[in-house]
Amino acid sequence: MSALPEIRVRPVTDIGGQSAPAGNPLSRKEQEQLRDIAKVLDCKPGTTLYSQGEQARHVYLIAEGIIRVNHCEETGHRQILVFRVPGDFCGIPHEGHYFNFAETVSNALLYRFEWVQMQQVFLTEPHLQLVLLGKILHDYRQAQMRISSLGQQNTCQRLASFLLDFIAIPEFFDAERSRLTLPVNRFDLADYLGTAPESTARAFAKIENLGLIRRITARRIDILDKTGLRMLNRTPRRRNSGHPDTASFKKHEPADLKRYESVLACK
Amino acid sequence: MSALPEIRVRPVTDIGGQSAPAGNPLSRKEQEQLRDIAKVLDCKPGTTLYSQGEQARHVYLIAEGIIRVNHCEETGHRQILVFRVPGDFCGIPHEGHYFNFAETVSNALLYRFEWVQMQQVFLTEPHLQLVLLGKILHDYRQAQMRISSLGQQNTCQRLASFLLDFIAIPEFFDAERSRLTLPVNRFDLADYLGTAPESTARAFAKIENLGLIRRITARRIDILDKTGLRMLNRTPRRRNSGHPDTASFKKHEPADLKRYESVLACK
DNA sequence: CGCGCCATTGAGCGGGTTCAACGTAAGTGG
DNA sequence: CCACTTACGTTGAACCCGCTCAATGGCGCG
Repeated sequence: MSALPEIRVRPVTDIGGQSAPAGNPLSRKEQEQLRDIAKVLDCKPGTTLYSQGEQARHVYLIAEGIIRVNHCEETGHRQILVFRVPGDFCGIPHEGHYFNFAETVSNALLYRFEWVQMQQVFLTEPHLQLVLLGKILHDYRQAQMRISSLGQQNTCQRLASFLLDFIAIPEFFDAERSRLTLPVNRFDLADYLGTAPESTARAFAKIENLGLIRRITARRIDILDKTGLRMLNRTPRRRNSGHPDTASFKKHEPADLKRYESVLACK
Repeated sequence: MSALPEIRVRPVTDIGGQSAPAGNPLSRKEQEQLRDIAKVLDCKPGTTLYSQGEQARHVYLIAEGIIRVNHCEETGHRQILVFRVPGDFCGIPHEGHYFNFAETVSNALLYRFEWVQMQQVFLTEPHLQLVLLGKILHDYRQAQMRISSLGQQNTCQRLASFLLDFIAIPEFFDAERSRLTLPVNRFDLADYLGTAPESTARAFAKIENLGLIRRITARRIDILDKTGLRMLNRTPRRRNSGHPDTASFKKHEPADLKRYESVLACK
C-alpha cells in the first residue's frame, strides 16, 4: 500500500480564521491512517459511484478526474449540485443513505473509504475530523452561494459565475493563453445552471457579443475580459428585495465602473 | 450559570446510519462544557446578530425564536438562505469572517459562544464535534435540496415545498386544526423563494384555487390537502434534462395518483 | 470520409417581473 | 373605542426573459 501516491485533500482556508497552509492539510500520520483503510479505484467516464437513496457505506476522495454530483427530483428532473475535482470528498451519507448521484465525467482515480472506519479514525484523530469539517463547511458555503445565484441572478449571470469558478482552478484554465477548457458538455452545464441547454447557448452568445469571451469550440473558451464577467453580476435581476429598514449591504463602488457601462447595461 | 435551562440541540438523524435518539443529542457533560463558555442573549425582533463580511468571533445556538439568515449580492439583492429555529446553530465563520447576515424575525433567546473556545472543547470532546458535524451535514443537505428546488421547480412548487417544510415543525403547525402560522411576511418569503412578493401572492392564490389550502389571514393558513401539496412537485417544470443514457431516477408511481390529476395538471 | 451526437440559432408561447392601484390588517393616539 | 395612519398584501395589465419545438450547423470519432 505504501506505493500509493500521497493522499491529498484540497486545502481550504477555513476553520475560524487560522488560514490553512497552502499545501496538503493532512499530516503524514493522518495520511497513513487513511491509507490503511483506503481502496483505490480507477473509473471510466460515465461510471456511477453511487445512487440516490442507496444504502451508504463508502466515502470517496478524488485523486484525479472530475465527478458530477446531482440530485433528482421526483419528476425525474436532474439538478447538478456541484462538480467535484481532485482533493474533494463525496458520498458522505445522509441518514445512512446516499442523498444524490455521483458519476464520473472523465476518467477518474479515487480513494474509497468505509464511512464507519473513517469515523473510528475521527475519534482518535480529532484534527482529521476538523479537516473534514472544514471541507464540508466550505462545500456548505459554496452551496449557499449557489442558492443565492439561482435565486437572484439571471442565466447570463449564472453562466458568468460558473466561468469565474472554473477560471480559479488551474487544472482548467491556461492563464498564459487565457483559455478555459470546460470539463462538461452543455447538457450538464444546463442542469448545473438550472436552465435548458438552449438557454445556455444563448447566454454564451450574449456574453460573446459583449466581448467578454470568445468561443473557440464548445469546450474551449478564451476569456477576453475577466473583470467584465465579474461586472455582469452587478446588474440586478429584479427591482428590489427586502424591506427598506433591513440591514443591507452597501457596496463601495470602484471608480473604473464606467468602462463597463455596456456590460452593466447588458441589453 | 447553572440556573440556565438545558442546552438543547435540535436532533438530527444522521452520522452514517446510526439514527440519533429523538431527544437531546448532547450529553450532560457536553452541556456543562458548553454552558461554561456560553453567554445568553435576549433579542428583540429585527436585531442583527452579525453582518456579512464582518470579523467572526461568535457562534450562536438558538434557544427560542426564529432567525433569518440571508446573503446579499453585490447588487444589494437579498437571498434568504434559511430560517433558523430553536436548536439550530448559526454564525460559523468562513475564513474568519461571517458569510451572511443573521437577523431575528421574532423575539429570540440565544446562546453565544466564542468560536475559538468551542474549538478547544472539540479537541477534548470529539463526540461534541461529531454532533456539530451532523448538524452541518444536515444543513448542507437542506441547502442542496434548495438548489434543486430553485433550479428545477416553479414558484408554486417552491411555495408548496416551503409550506411542507414548516408543517413538519410543531411550533408552527397546529395539527389539530391543520392550521399553519407563518413566522415571516411576504417580503421575506419572496426573498426565500427567489421571486417577487407579487409572484408569491399569485402562487398562494393558485394553490388556494386548487383547494389545497385556505388563507385565513396572510400569516394563518389552513392546510386542506397535504398530499396534494406533495403531488404538486410531481409536475416537471421543464421538458427534460440530462442525457438519455444517464442513470436516472425511476420513481414507482403510487396507485392513487389519479385523485390528484387536477393538481398535477396545475393549469 | 461520413456518420452521429452535440451545439447553436430561430420562432412562438407561457410564466414571472414590473409598475400601478386597490384592499386589508395592525398599531397609534386622540 | 374609534378614526387615523401606515405598512403590508393582493390583484390587474403589459412586457420580457427563458422554455419549448424545430431545423440547421459543426465537431469528434470510428
